[in-house]
Amino acid sequence: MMILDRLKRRFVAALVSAFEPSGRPVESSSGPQADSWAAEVESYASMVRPTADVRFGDYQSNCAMPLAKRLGRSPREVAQQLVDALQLDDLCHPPEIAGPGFINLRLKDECLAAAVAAALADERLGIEPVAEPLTVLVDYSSPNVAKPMHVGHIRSTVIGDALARTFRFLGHHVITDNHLGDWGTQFGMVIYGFKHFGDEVALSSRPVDELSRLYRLVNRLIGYHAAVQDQGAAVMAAEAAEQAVARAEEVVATAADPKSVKSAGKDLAAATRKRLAARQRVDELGSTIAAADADPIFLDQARAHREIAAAVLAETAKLHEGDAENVALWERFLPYCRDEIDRVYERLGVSFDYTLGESFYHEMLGGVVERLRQAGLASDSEGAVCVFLPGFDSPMIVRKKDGAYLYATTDLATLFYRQQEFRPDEILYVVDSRQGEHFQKLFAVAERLGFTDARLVHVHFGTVLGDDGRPFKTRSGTSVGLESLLDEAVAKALAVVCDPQRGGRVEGAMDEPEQRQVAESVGLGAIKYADLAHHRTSDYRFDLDKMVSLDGNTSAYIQYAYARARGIMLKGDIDPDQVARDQHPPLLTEPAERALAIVLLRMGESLQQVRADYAPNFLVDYLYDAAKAYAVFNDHCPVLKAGSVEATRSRLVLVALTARVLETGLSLLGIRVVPRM
RNA sequence: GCGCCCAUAGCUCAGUUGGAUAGAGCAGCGGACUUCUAAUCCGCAGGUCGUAGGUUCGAAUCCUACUGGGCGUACCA
Repeated sequence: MMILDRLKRRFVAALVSAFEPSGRPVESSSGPQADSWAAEVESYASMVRPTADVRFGDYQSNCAMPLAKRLGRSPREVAQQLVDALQLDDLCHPPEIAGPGFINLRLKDECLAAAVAAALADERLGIEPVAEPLTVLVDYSSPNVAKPMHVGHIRSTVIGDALARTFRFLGHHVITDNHLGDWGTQFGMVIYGFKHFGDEVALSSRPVDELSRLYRLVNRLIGYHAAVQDQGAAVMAAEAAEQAVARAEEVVATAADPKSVKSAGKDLAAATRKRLAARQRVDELGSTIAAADADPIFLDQARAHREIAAAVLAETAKLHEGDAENVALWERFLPYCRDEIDRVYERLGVSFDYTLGESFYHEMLGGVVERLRQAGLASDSEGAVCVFLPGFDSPMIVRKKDGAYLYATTDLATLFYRQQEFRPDEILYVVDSRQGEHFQKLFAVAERLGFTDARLVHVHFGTVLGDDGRPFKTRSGTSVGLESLLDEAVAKALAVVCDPQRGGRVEGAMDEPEQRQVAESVGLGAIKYADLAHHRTSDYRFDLDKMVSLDGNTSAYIQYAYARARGIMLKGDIDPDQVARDQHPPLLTEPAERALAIVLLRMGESLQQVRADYAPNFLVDYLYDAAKAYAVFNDHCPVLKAGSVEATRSRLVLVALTARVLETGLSLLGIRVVPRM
């Protein structure tokens, strides 16, 4: 069992024996009061945590202060009583009480050494599976398949994959489902595009490129017409903003008392910001139109397809109604799209138990609307079928006035299906924060329909930003293709691998296939690691150079630590499995040895944090700590040249466990290791 | 207007149900390669945790107001 859990268990025992009122009648011990005391004990016991500072020992308990308040006694007195009741002799040195009532614990070296040996011998590194496994359905990645994958798909794919792997490792029954956008408006776009601009030959020879060309062309045409239509209003808005600034300036100039000066200044700042936004909008539309004007072929196409936006929606509606031609086209296009994304997933090492896209639920959508009507939730409004919910300004629209369904409808159908098919205890939607309101509505409707068995969680994440702090886009304003990004990262990693400056470091030259393999693992690892290293809810700046720079907190640092550990075992012709089987407790005489040992025993703690917050960055932080501890150990403690057989044997245990911990941890993040780099 | 998220070192970010002197990386400065891999290590410097109140023995963390930013807000997903 993990050390922290063992400590907590001892605290439970001590709390019960030291503080439970003894005179209480037996029959009340199963009543609500006893339950609440039991819950309190759990809560107090859980206040054991790693110390912030090594001077305070290895772990500390902070429960004496709140407990003292609860009992109306002095914290240090309560702490003393708790310490007297604690049975920790086998694990720790005598606890010390410090400050207002902190209880500091220092683990005995023998205990650490035994735990290290046991962890190394254990398939699961001493991390027990959860006592009560849950069925957890993870919905992630979910790209729209008619267009190329772009940088925006990284987060859902990488975070979802890491969560699924981690929860599975913890012993939960995990079901992964890629809810593809394979039935939406983007297919209407491609269908319209193919009917009017399609190239049969290109579709046969390079289907993915052709579909992508059609998507981009139709998208551009729609954007152009929208720009033309919006330009007048945008210019007027910009003029209005201009006047507002002028008025605000006047108010500032004539403001008399300090209070109105301040408020006028605020108004002016706000007006100036609005003016900037309005000008940018005009510029944007202007450059869209200017680009079209400079492109006579495009302009002809645009003139010939003035109603393209409506026509695309009509094609989509026809597809949904079962129009033979459109369905045939969809059936023809879809496999190409699937091949395309499968190639990316294979490269990323991501796989799914199910890939049930939106099209899978199409037949059920009418039933969903009917069910909502019968439940009295849905009503007609402005030609659409809507669910109005208290607390929301806008309704959840489940059927458009043209008869087409929306993703709200599909998401409800998906929820019904999953409930019936998988009986999950938890469903995680690893989706962009911007869809927060959609999920709030979805969950509210689910609750009103009586779907309360599964815990529904929107595992939201922030936006990937460029170095200008705005959503990551190319200079021309389109989103950055995912594959070119991966290629770029791998190329940068390859440059380092092949760097002649460090050619002599690795024993035995790498041949080209090995170099490429290392670069692939390091390059892809860099992108995944950088994403997972940030807390999922924050936006982060995508900086490829930093990710692949290989300095500091990067995947390469962890991978390198692993490779060094492997290198030692390789050099010494050591079989790691044999080291594990020996179950030899290491000597922990050097500070670097002890520090490494204790961090190696803490991976389970980080996994529990990942689980509690659905946040893989806790595991990333942990692995970085572990790799740092190993780097220090590596510098201070020679292994093969330790000077004695005993010392070498002892340190090999730490080296072998380091390699296992880093490899396992990285694998839970979906990052591969290489034996040398 | 309403709703959600955010504000921590020059930059990018962590900070575990409120805990001891707020951490890391990068950038900067100074050291360590006849080495089990220097893709490394050691040291120095850098902070009124947006502002003002409140709750508490204790607040970056919880509450309120304010300031500044991002996103969403009726038929895209």
